[in-house]
Amino acid sequence: MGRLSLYLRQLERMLRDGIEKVSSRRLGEALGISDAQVRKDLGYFGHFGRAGVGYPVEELVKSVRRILGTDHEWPVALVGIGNLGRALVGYRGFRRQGFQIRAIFDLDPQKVGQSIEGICVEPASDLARRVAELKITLGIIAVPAEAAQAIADTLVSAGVKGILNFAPAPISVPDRISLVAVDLAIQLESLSYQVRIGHTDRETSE
Amino acid sequence: MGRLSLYLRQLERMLRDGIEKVSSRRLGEALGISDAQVRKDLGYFGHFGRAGVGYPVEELVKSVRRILGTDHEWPVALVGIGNLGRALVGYRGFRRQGFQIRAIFDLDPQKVGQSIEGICVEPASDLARRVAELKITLGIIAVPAEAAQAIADTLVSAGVKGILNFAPAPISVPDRISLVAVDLAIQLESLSYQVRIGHTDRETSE
DNA sequence: GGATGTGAACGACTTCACAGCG
DNA sequence: CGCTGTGAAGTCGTTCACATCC
Repeated sequence: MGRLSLYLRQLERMLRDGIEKVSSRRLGEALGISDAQVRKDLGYFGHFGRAGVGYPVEELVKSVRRILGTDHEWPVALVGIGNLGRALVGYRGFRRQGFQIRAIFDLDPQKVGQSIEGICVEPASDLARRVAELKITLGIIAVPAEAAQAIADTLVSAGVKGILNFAPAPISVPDRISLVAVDLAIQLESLSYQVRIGHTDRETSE
Repeated sequence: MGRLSLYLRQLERMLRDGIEKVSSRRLGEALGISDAQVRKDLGYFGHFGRAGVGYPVEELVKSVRRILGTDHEWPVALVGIGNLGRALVGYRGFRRQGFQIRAIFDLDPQKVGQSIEGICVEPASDLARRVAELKITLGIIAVPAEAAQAIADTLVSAGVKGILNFAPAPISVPDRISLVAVDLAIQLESLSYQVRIGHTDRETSE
């Protein structure tokens, strides 16, 4: 559930601000979500709150991290070091949530050997071997649309468990592999649609 | 509806491949969507198909573009020219769908004056004036979390109709303004959650 | 009183199934 | 016969409302 990540983000903010307990109402308000929704979402995973008091922020952060799987490190491989790839490597949010980019690959021999944030770019031909070697579990695809499916196949055969696809093309993977696709152009289209319709339902991609 | 953009993407691909007509079944198959769903989605906006034949690809592309609002140009302003901002400027998908980045702004005086893909970076202090001048209707926020709300407020007061927010912080805007938020870290969290659960529902962020 | 957790009511979205057209 | 368009049925997610607990 995408909302859990939003809760976690907000709870971490509250923790930094020294807030010790929070009600479903206040947590929801900060995110534009109803209090009932917040309680249902959290209630699904266990009993974290105390009636009349609310939820203990620090404890809840730990619980939500455990639910989301960000209570431990995830070794990640990035494939494709164009502009978007670079942005992803530099993105602090990944590291903060335990996602460590351990290897970078590119199809272009010109880019191989470059060092990005201290990580050496390796040739895509080594992808399968290296992913297995480094026990990498998640792969991020940031290559052009044409290459996306081939890279996905390689990542799967190398043993990753999940793929985050930024290429603007649908890729298919076996059922046992998790897949999240983010198409940036679609986000803008969705925005232009909303503007045209005037009908503003708030969306978060979670 | 996010799926419309997916249909458009696939239909454009078919058009390039010279396919002239398509059934709801085949369009859906390419995207992992049921045929009934495709018919419902398209049927909501009009009668585009012919029973026994299918949908005319070229005509349908035009219709969907009109529905999504990508049948005309959208002047866009980008605020924040870090790694992500650069990736967005270089992203071909935007231009292809009619989104033209007409101005780039940054808070950092060091970055002002640089030229990115032929566009000169302007100071954020000029944002309000320039957005109105250039009749810009959409704004993309790619600044750090702390600055996001202030930039959003400025964009709104300058008259944009929609905002695409890449900053990892929830921002609030008046009801009449459309808002789409994309938090990259949340996508990875959603992936790690799926991997942990083993439960793979396919997600597309439109 | 203030807040949680949760069944029950509600609504939105999806799939089913089929009449009807080409 | 193939395929669309669409009511009807079904499913999933959200909101309501309240018993319960601090």
